[in-house]
Amino acid sequence: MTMQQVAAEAGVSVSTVSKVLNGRYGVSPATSQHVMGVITRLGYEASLVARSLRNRRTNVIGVLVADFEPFSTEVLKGAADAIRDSGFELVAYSAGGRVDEHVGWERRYLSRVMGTLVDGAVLVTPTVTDVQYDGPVVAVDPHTGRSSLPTVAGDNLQGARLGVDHLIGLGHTRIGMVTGRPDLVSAQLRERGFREAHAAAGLDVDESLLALGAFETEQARVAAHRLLALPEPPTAVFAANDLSALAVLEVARERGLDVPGDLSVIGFDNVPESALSDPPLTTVEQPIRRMGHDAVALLLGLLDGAPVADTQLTLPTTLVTRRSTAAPRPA
Amino acid sequence: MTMQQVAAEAGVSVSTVSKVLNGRYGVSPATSQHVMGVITRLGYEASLVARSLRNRRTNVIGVLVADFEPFSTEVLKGAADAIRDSGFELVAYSAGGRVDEHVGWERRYLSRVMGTLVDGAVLVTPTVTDVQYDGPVVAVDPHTGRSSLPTVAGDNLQGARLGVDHLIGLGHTRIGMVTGRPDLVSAQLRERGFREAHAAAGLDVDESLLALGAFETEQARVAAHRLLALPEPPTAVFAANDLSALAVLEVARERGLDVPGDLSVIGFDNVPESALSDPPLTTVEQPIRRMGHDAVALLLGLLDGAPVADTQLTLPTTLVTRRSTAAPRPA
DNA sequence: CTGAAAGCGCTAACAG
DNA sequence: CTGTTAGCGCTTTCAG
Repeated sequence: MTMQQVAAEAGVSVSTVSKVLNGRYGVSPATSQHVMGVITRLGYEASLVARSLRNRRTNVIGVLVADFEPFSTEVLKGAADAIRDSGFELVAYSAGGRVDEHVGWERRYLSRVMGTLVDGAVLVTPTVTDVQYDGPVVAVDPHTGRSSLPTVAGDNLQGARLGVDHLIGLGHTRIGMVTGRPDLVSAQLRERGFREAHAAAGLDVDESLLALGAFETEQARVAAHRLLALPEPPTAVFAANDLSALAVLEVARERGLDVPGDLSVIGFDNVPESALSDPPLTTVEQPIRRMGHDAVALLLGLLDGAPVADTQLTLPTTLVTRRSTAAPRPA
Repeated sequence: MTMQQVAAEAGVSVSTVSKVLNGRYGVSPATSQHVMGVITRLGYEASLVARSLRNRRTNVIGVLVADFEPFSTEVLKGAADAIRDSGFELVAYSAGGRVDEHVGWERRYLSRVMGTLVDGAVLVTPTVTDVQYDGPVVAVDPHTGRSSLPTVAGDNLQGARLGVDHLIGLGHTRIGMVTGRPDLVSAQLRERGFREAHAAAGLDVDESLLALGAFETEQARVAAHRLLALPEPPTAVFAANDLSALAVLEVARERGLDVPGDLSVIGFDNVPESALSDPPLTTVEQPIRRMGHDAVALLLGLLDGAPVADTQLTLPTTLVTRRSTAAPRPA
């Protein structure tokens, strides 16, 4: 169904149809009425693509994600909250998880959709630092290195302190960590928080107790196995995100360990899924939805001509105590 | 960044760049090499929109949703599971919740994106029955009335029976229901299950105990208030989905009611959020993720030339007992 | 092997 | 008030 066909059906030219569709002046009420009728009858709707190619503004905001998983979909919910009644539409774009092909998927996505399909974009956990796109772009949980982009993130350092302090407060002294994606500031700060918490408590960090989980289930499982197979395994594990923590829980169960009896596990993010596990996961909450909301709000501001100031929003984190942590079994 | 600019930079024509980009024959290795270099150096990526307009296939699957909320994002996660390693990309499109403007957003979306932006689409809880689009389209949790589309849905009738039987088994006889969106088969079947469970137990349904929640938080809150303000209020409420159940929980708390002491509440869906409430929600689980997965798998088959048979997938539901239901307080 | 030119569906000048 | 026309960025014949 093209505008051509509508025009033919209505017995007018395409430009007339276009004018009617966009409420432009210069069409007689009669013609307008008639064309409108044909449009409705045929259920015609202008192709987003053709329109995008021609117009500068599309009134569509893009959310670019590596994959649809608990974190990115929470961001999406927040983005939806912010977009409602703004007159904008939302497109979420994912390469289907095939991101390892090249790092820098976000730059590729960006050039594919910016300027045509979308007016602006929010990048969720981008992998590269040099995404200095000229258009309006906001990053959520950004890559390490100073990107020139406005960013929104949780307070990862304080959050990690919260989590590890909780473990230490419970009496744990031998604490493992499944670390996150090394290229993200969030992961780095969480590890730093882990170390600072130890230092503050006068504890040494045993480097063999750190294992790379990379924010990925499989990788985290491998890391957990390594940690738990140690001659002197940790009595508690701080996972850099909930996905990893859930993987640790799984591995612990496979190895016949009781959580929290034999092993305490704490995550980071508080994605909704974290409450579904058995036992429910103690975790550090990060206001993900709000991060998505604020990112879009920021973007909408940018689109509205706000200066691309060096905005770096940091949202507070809190401890959510559920049942995967407890005092260590006395020796 | 356009192909023009790349061509200029490389000192060749746009058609040559296009050929190189798409690996077409008829370019000398030297030229190809050189152009490739320029492309990489400039970080050029072809505009999705321009390419879509010209090509028949885009290798992109669309998921069309009314809004990004817990249900649709679960479907999205499942869709992502199915798309991985298929070579397709995923675009989720939402009008930003402004769906009440017109019913039939899905038909409008469809004509906007089908044939250009996406090769096929998954419709999540469409509002109209006559979405007989000729292209490859699959509906998840479809509208009432026999649509000619392949559909994927949970076993709503059995699920509702499960939920209400649980309440009755606990000893409740005065059970309210916050009903769903009347135009969806899912909502109708859940109500039918509610009635059948009563009949099977020899209980009468008090019609004043049914209130329209429409799968919406606000509407569900109103419904809950009406139900709980009744002279003889129900001792248990079956909500047509978790969103509504969560609203009931909220209202109960506002009215000073203890759940499950004064009121048992059961939901439907088991979205991850349902475990986060206080108390955690007892609910009927529907394999939403799998529904998204299967819908995309179906679509991929269609795209691959499978016949558009009258496929109606129905996935089983199960009861998830958490802490929002208990026996009624003895009178 | 390379480039010029047409056209995908639409909008915006510009003529009539 | 209406229609003709020139592109938006790209792919694809078709000549050179």
